[in-house]
Amino acid sequence: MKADERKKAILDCAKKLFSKQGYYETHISHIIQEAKIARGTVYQYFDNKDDIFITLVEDHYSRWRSVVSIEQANIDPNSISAKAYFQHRIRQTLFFMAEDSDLCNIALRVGLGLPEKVSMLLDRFDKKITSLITEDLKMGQQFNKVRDTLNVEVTAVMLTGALLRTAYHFFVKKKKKKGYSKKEIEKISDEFSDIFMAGIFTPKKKSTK
Amino acid sequence: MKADERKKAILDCAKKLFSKQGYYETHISHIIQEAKIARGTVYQYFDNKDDIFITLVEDHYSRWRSVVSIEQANIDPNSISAKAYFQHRIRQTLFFMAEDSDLCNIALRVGLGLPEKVSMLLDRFDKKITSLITEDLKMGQQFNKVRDTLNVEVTAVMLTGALLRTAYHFFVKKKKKKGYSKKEIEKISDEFSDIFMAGIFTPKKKSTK
Amino acid sequence: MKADERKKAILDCAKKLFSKQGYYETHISHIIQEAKIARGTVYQYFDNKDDIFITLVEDHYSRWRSVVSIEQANIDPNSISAKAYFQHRIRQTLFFMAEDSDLCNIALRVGLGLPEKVSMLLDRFDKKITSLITEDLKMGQQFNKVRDTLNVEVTAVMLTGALLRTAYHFFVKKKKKKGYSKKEIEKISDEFSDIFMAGIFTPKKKSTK
Amino acid sequence: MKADERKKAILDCAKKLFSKQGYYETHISHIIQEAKIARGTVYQYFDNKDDIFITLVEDHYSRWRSVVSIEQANIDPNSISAKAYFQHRIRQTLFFMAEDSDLCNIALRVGLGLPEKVSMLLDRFDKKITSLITEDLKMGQQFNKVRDTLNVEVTAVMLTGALLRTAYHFFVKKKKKKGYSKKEIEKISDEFSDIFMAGIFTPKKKSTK
DNA sequence: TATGAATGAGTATTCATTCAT
DNA sequence: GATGAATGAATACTCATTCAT
Repeated sequence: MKADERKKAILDCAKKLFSKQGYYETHISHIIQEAKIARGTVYQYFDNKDDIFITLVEDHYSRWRSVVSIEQANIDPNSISAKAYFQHRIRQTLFFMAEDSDLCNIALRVGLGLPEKVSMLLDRFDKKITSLITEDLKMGQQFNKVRDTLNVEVTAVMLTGALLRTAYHFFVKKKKKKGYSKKEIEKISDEFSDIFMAGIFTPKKKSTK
Repeated sequence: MKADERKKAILDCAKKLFSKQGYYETHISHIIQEAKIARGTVYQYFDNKDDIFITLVEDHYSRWRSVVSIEQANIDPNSISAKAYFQHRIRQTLFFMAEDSDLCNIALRVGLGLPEKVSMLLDRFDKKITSLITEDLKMGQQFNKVRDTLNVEVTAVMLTGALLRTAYHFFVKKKKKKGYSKKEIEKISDEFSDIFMAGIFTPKKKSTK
Repeated sequence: MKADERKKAILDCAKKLFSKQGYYETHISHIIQEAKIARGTVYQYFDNKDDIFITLVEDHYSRWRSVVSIEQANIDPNSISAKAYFQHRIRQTLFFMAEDSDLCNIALRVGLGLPEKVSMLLDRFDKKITSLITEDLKMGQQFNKVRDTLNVEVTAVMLTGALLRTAYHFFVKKKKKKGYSKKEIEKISDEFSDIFMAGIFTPKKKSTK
Repeated sequence: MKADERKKAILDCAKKLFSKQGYYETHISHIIQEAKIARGTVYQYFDNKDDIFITLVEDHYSRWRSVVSIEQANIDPNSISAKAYFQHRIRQTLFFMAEDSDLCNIALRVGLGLPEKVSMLLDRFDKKITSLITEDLKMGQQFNKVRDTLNVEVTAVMLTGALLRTAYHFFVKKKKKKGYSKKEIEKISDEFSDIFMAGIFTPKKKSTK
């Protein structure tokens, strides 16, 4: 199927470019250069630039859906422990994303085509958060306040992601006209802290007290 | 100071627009319309569009730095428990972000000016992750496998953020030429799971008191 | 003859489309869709788009020539009255045009593929002229200044056509560098009026018989 | 008013070009070259190419409306003979069109931007009609069947215009599904002939017989 | 200093034509 | 002959930036 191959070739090149340069900084001329085809050929397979991008993401989305589906994995949710189930989900998702880092990058919308200068500036912010957390964790380990077995790198990255998204969720998406009160923010903060501090699962009975 | 006021007015309008429409979909004409000034005036205070954006983010960054700085808070790291210290950090960060949701949005780069259609499509992906996690957590609570006291909303949001960023960190930023092996991904997954499952801190020695 | 049939099929489809949408808004893709043939096939029978259009018009022209030719009609110009001769010409021409309205439309170049919006705007102009004339003629009939037997519709249409073409002939085709003087235009106007007046208006009573 | 002057300059250049080359063959680049302005300047004054064209025609239309309006000429329709009234209308219209031959050309849609080759071909058709009529008229004059005082040129042009538009009116605009019957076309033809004959031909010398 | 008209490089998209199969 | 995928020149329109007033 020559036609399908062509379409796939265009998608592959576009994916790579969208991931590297973002939506806006990726021009049709880049795609045709990368795919070594003529300008008009792109429009034989796609309606426009959006169509390429959308096809890419829709495809990614539908593949992801089938991957995370527990049924697909032939797992009986009753015969599996909560922790094992949680682990399964996390693994499946990470396996999926590891497989196609370009689409992962696109789906994460991290610096989607900002001008280089601007993009780097924004990165600094994230990096700084992560590095502050890293320092804190290491210090915590030195003083035996953070468990030695903890993988500092993973934790710092996770905390950064969790923190930023929590902020985004409440302060951007669920933004209140009058803003959040000190109380409310403290409540969110404490719940955030609790989860990391105590973990998610019901503590084994043993001796709670 | 008339000049400073002008500059601030431009920044304020730009911030609002950049947050709402993103970098690319925010045009100089939008900014001058919002700020009720002439086209040329913008260039009296800023070199170009990038300069406005950068000023905005740099300012945000430096304010954030001073906020999270432990020194500023007059806290002695020795006289404070690890948990309290962690809580303090989280609170400070969330307080800071709650204060300026526009800049929070910009700094998070969530949908930075993608065309509406495209932006919505990408949102679907995140929402689906969060909603799947939410369902799982609720089910876990029903079966008494997830602790009742857990705030499901916050947890789902945090997990989504943590998961996406972990994927991004390893599979995009620290991307390996040959990709990650099954073993490596499992290791990352397990560390991720561990943190949420067990929490971050050294378990109290059975009988704390 | 398979080949001739194909060629005719292409011409027929093209004619219909050129008439409906005009030259520019009729694309090769429309023609092949209508004719249910492949893109390349068109170029087996015609050099290019122009060639199709030209073939169409040339054919129309040569058919028209034979129709209006008095010889063809076996009419002896000496044995026929001037009026009958005139009538014959008019009839022949109208019969010919009635037979192929698509080509009639193309040959008249009325809105040859202008964008819909633009085309409608231009139509308004013609329509207004015709409707003004119609009103005048009806009023004239009420006041018994225009003969009752006059077909107002035909007259209005004819006058519009005659007027516009006269203007075009003198002011566009035979345009003078310095323009036409008031005198000259009045002369043209009067000759125009003369021709119609004697035919349109109620003959002075005097001796009708 | 500098801005108005610019707008007018663009309109003037566009008018000239639209008239000469038609809508489709007139490109923005031609207009800016003619007006000696930058590409973007056009879009400061007009939304797009259509807008220029439409502005031109609308303006023409409204000016024409005021010119043909009898009220504007301070003419009392009651105190004027039907013939004088008719003459006035014709004169006003021709004066108006003589004044702006470019707009006249555009409004008449004669070859609106067809490729040169195609345009000339279509012209041949019109010209042939006019020349056939001219010949007939001259022959008629020789045989004393057409009055000597008749201006052959004006008459031929008028007849061509009247004929083409009559054909267009009935066979294109008022096209019937089943086509016009022989009878119907003869009726239209006869009405057409009637109008012209009474005005064109030498009146019978009272007693013909 | 403020203005806003003018600028023109840059971009997506179209569509007649070609040519290998 | 027939096909239809590939081509790429051509075109309208955008928008950050400049500069004369």
